[in-house]
Amino acid sequence: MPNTTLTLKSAASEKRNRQDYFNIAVSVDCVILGYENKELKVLLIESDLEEFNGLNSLLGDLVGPDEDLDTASYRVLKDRTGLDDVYLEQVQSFGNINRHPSGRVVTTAYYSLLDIRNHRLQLSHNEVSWHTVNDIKKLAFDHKEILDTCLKRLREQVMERPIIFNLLPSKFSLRELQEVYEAILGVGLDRRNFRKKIMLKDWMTDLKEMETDVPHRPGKLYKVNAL
Amino acid sequence: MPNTTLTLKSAASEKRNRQDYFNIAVSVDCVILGYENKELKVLLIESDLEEFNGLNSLLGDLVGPDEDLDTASYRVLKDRTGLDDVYLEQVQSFGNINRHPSGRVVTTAYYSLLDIRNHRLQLSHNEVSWHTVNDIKKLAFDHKEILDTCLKRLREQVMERPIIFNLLPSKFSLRELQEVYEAILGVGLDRRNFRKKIMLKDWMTDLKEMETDVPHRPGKLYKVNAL
DNA sequence: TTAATATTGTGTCTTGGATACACATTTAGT
DNA sequence: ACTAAATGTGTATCCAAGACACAATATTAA
Repeated sequence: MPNTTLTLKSAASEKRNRQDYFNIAVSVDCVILGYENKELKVLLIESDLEEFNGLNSLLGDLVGPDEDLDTASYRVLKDRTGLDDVYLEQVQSFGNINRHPSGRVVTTAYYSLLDIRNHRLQLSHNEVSWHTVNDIKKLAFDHKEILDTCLKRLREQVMERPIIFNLLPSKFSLRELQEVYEAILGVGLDRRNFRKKIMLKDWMTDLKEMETDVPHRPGKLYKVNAL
Repeated sequence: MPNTTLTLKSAASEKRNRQDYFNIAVSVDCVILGYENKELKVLLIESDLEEFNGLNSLLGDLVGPDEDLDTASYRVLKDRTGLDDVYLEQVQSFGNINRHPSGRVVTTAYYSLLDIRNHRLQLSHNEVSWHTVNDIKKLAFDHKEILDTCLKRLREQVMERPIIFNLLPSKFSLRELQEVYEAILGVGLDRRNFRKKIMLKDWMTDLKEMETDVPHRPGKLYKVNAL
């Protein structure tokens, strides 16, 4: 890093020296979401801090000096899931003074959407596991607040932009798609109205294939357009 | 700060020592917006870095070790405008490696809305001044990108939540309100439809007073509900 | 005082999206 | 062949959005 002084001026900066300002660590935390068994799930790891004995936390890491924030969260995702082509979006930063018991850490939260079924294997070698979002009462640090904030953002965006398809396999039926929406939004949806509305958005293409291995009349399969 | 080691585990963190991680500074930048003369304006200061000779930048400062992010942006606002009861909202963080020429600085952007007419005086003692948002082509650092991101967020939120009233005096006419919407959204609005839509939201109360000093038929004055 | 100017305040029609709602069809399983 | 389970489809109603015109009110200037 260059030796140039930082030249922002304020009452606060005049009173403090350079070391004070570089005494804050920067991290990213990823709310990695998947869908399985009609439930929205999030990838968590058991916290290894005594302060949070037994509690789970989101997956995150400190940001290295040569990493962008986005690069750091992609790295976390890659390390934890083996995936590098996953949807990832910055949500908000959390910087309360006492949010980390080991020191001052400002974190930037991302949410990520992936298809659990494609990636179950890569997780088996560590302590990371999927948890049903609705069952989560408490997490380490301020991670419950981060989770809730990310879920709120996801709910706001899920009808606006074609992001939900990241949670599904490349071929899916309208029933599966509707179930994912219902899991995220926490409401039941009318099937006919749902189909009308979703078709209007021009997000999907009819694959002219049918479901197999369902114990009932099979539905048509679709794929997302130009994800 | 306690001496406890940070215990996040990853390929990256194992290779680096503690000092590396605390070699990133954290700042906030405020997009302070006002409305005057049918134009949206933003408060800027001339950059004092040689690299950005002549360019303006947003108002920001490094975050102190004992400050929350929100606290730091309130401080910036208070220092620059003298105000401490201003609407302020976090938008997004920007952390590209080379965004600050003097070192690694991750910044969190906020936007703020205030009534220019109430607060013009406090600015006169420093190099800070108002600039028409639409005229801004280039700013120091990545501040143009930050400005654009904040404006986008503002446009998304302005019909959803009653925040626009922060830009107006406590008594205002529907014409003034519509003009602010038009300035923010960059479009003309039909007067009758606008009134119907805004009245439906139940954000305002009729003060039973009339405009004065207008060279035409005066309109009714309103105030915002429970801001 | 009168006329010109500028802006307020108001209602209807049309269109499109959101919602409520029911039945015949198709496949697998027995 | 019968049952179970889910697919695929259309209409009527409600509500919000958008297009659109005219009379009333205050100021200003002649």
